[in-house]
Amino acid sequence: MNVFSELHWRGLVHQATAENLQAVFENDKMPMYIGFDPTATSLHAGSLIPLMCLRHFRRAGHPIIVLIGGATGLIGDPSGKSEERILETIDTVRARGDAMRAQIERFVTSDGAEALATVGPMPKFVNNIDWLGEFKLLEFLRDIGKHFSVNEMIHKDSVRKRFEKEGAGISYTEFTYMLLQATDFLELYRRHGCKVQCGASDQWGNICEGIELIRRIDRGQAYGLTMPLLTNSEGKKMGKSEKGAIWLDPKQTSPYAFYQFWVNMADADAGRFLRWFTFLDEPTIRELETKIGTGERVAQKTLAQEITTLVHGKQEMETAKKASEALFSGDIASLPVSLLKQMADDVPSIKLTLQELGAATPLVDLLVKCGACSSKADARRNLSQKGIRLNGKQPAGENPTVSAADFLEGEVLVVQRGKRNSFLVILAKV
RNA sequence: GGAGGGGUGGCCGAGUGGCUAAAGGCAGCAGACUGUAAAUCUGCCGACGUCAGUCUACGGAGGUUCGAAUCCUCCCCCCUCCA
Repeated sequence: MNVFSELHWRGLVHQATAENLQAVFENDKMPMYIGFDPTATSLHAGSLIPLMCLRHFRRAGHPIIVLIGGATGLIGDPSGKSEERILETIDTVRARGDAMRAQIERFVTSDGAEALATVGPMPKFVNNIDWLGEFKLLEFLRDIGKHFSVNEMIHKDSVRKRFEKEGAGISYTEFTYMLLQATDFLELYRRHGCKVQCGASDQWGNICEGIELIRRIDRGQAYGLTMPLLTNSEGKKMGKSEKGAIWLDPKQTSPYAFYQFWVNMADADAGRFLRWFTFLDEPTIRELETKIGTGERVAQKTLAQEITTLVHGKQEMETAKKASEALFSGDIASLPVSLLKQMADDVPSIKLTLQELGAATPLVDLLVKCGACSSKADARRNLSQKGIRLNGKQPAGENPTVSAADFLEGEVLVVQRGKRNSFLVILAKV
């Protein structure tokens, strides 16, 4: 099976520039590229779609090129953005670019759930600041700009939306973005024989411009493919800009939180995400889908395990899995304290000394301190609504207090707000 | 340049002198039911506070009034129509 059919059955193909891409890929393991603009220090859940795409191409034997948008990140892509963006400094963009590169490199070269090391050539990393940064304005206008019709450009979705939205508009800077991305494609075509560009669905316009440019200047044939946006079954964007973005950086979203995100996936989304974010084959996924709704959450748990392994590695996944099983076991008091202590890196936690705890710390204070509640008033609210549990049990009394005796083996207290928010308080032995 | 409409809590959106910390919806948080799901139901939902109360809030700055999101003045921003 070639990469197109693979992506296709997984539902990862949104649009393609040619009907016969399948046949094209069958005969030519042409290099492909995906660009990432450094808009943040970390990628997020939505970025997993292009990342998976890279791996699929690699598995299929295509050389893959990852482009870091060190230059384009300085300009800002209007695609999918309803408003003009604020320019970032060069230093910021460079730092983000470096961080992203490291993250992507890890993702596309690590073994994850399936061995990759032996498959396909190692990915190439390029940064478009290397060529876009060299361009002289007049040269750019004469060599590149001349091939673009403003008449056509203003009809592109990304631009038109800005025109149509009242109070928005678009600057000359962002208007130029698509030319830059098209130049990237041309450059990679020339340097590396790169003939395919993939991207999220909002990249369709930019990708097409690149293909056009290659055709016009070099009389070459290139292809493009876009992937769906990460949305849930209600059509809402997921993983970013929503509350609690899911980052791939373990410092921003712990492997435990990451794992939990997938375990909590709605039934309606589970099957689709198994196709998107795992390398499991079709029969296996179909089998898992039959179990959706039976109560065991097998599909979601498999999804969580696969994708966490891919992003954070096997070991982190195992820890997250164990922590999940422990915290949702319902019988926290009987868990080994050593296990709970191990979870401190993954689950939000604080350390207290005996002095700091005192003989009887008001629970409300502790709830604020460990991060479970945002203020004392919030803590009382949660308490009165029976939302708080200590080591699995609801605290009793009007104004509960906490002392060393409440800690498991005098060391660990598991504080939970609702079913899904757990916090650890660890009592330091002195 | 002329005429009109508008800027309200995370978002949408009522409210035109006290009963308004401000209807309603969405989002969010918790509880029940379940499967750590969805749907549904219940409670909470400006901040801080042992629920008393205090503070901050209806574009900005002043003013009228015992009292203003609501009235007046000036300013800023947005929209529509005309030129």
